Amino acid sequence: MTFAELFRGTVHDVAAGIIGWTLLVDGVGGRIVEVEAYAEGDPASHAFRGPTARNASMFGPPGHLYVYRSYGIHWCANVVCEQPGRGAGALLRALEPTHGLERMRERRGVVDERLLCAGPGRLTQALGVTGSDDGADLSRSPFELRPPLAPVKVVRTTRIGISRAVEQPWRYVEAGTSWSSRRRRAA
DNA sequence: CTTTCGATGATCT
DNA sequence: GATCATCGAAAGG
Repeated sequence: MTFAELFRGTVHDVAAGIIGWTLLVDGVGGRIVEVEAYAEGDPASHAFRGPTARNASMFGPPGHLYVYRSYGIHWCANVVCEQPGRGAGALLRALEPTHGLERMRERRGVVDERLLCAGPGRLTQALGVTGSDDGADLSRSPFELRPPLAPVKVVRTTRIGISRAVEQPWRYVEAGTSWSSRRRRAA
């Protein structure tokens, strides 16, 4: 599958299909093992109430980033999905670190590999993604998105850390991975 | 092991 | 003024 083919589908197609792809920023990163879909018409989505200054990039072209400040402290990154105007995206929640482990340890200030990219805020810190990357095109340097070499099995659960539409099983995790942000029962 | 809570600031009501 | 798509440290069992 190619980058263009990946982003042809719905936000759920992309969320499921992007699991196992390797995301690199300046050569640092790993395999995507956990994302959450935020769909058009989804009350939990930042895009639910329409375009604003913050969420503008969610309404832009697919395959670009939507980066926002979380709890005034952390950065969280979404991959924009579907056609411009729909406001759909997939929140990057965890990577299996594969490239540039030392660089990630420096940025994170932790030694434990398990804590490098397990969580949306940790992941962006490890990769050096900030608000200045909001709107950036993942198909261009310094970003790289490489497809998996073998088929990946994906399971769905409910999403984490939200208070609305909590019952929707729109969290996508690689089956059997030990690199997800949290363990949670399948939906 | 699990649960609670403070940090910290933009965004929205 | 309230609410956060979080994290990490502290407190409780």
